[in-house]
Amino acid sequence: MSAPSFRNWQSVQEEVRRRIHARIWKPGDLIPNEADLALEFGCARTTVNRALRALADAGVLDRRRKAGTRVAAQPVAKATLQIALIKTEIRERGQDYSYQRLTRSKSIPPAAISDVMQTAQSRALLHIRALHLADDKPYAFEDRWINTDVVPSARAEAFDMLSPNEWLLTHTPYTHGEIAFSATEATADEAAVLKCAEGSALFAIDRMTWDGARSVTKVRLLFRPGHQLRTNL
Amino acid sequence: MSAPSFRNWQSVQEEVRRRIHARIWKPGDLIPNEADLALEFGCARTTVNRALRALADAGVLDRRRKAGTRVAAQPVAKATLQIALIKTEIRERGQDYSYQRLTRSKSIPPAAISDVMQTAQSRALLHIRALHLADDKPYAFEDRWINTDVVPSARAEAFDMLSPNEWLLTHTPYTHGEIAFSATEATADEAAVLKCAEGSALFAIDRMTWDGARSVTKVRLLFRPGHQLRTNL
DNA sequence: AAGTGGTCTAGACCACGCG
DNA sequence: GCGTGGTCTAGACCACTTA
Repeated sequence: MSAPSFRNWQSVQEEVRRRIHARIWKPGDLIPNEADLALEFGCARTTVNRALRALADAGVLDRRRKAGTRVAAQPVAKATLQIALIKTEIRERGQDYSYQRLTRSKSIPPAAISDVMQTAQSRALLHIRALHLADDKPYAFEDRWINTDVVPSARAEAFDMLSPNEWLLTHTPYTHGEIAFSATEATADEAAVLKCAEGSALFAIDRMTWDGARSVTKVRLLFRPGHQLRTNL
Repeated sequence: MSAPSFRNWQSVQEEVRRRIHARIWKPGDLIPNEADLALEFGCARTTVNRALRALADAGVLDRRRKAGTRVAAQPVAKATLQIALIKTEIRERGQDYSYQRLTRSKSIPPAAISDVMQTAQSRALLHIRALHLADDKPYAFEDRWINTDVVPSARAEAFDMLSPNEWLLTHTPYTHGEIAFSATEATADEAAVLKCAEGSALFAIDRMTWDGARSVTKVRLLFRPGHQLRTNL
């Protein structure tokens, strides 16, 4: 039972996971280097590297040149959330999706918006408020600002049939963005739109995307009470 | 300007990103295969593969054998959340961290807990309620159940100095887990502990981990009003 | 200074899944 | 069937970091 021989990187990864789980290699421990493991496992170093790199990406290992590879002392739980289109999200739950545009206007945003989007305070942005429904019941309220200097083609869009959520995804490239999750109490307006009690705890997603140094869009999504965002570890 | 020659996978990745951003390759388009790109870029196919694989992982490309590689029609936003220790989280904000155990008992959980943890209804679990503080102000309330059949050594822990959050991370291996984010209204108890108004909107994280088929622990973390979980896209 | 991971290469074989 | 991505190999050089 000396050399079981591991022929692919997944099996090497499994073996390393097994040893960590079995406490053969404990949190904080230095494990053998790639060359030694390759020898032991009977495969090329490249294969070991692939396996260890994947484990490092997953937060299970800490790797540093010269210092070697250690079992992570504090395995950071990395939850990867798939932020899909709301339409897709609802349909995957087996529910009917529908959409209502509430308002559309070109207007000067409040300072809180122009500040974070870093647009001139006097600059008008496209403001859309819309509702996403599941089985004809309010599911999420979308409140969005679009920088038409960056996305001029949005000026021609009514967004009465297609949500900005969806239109922007296929029409607007962005380089980076931020996303934040929080809980907020429903204002009277929001409660009316979502048909819930004023002051209800709502799950909120705030997202802002950039194209280089220019902000493309900022959106706040408010979900009906009880909404959960789930994922696996 | 015909053959700039790309010498590493990052530069290949950048070039592909550039072409997508510049709409040379549009959403849904089929892009050349690896061999052709390797030829064009003047590097080995392995290098192109590495770059394209990374982009597929990031959700920018869709790859299928024989079908080839396409620019993702709906670039799924993948937000990777780093769920660190609360202690670490607070200290990284430059605040003082402190901890208070509120209660510790071995007790029969409500059906809602034994159901999701798949433990026998009559089985007592270790129940800990604790508070995490930032600069001596309530930051998060931890309500945790531990399956002592799976983690017998937890029986000897008082959890009066070290939070279960931290202790479990280094003492208990798990194979997989689930995590859910939601918003909830503070009950009278929760409001008292967090020193906020009853009915406040609280950000909640529910996490459950498993070791194979057996549940290890289930925890609910309730954060003080205004808490945000942020990440980049 | 030296050891470790990071990466590139050229070539090869394989497995999946369209047509 | 066969084209495409997925992966392995052996060897090489490099870059970072720590001792």
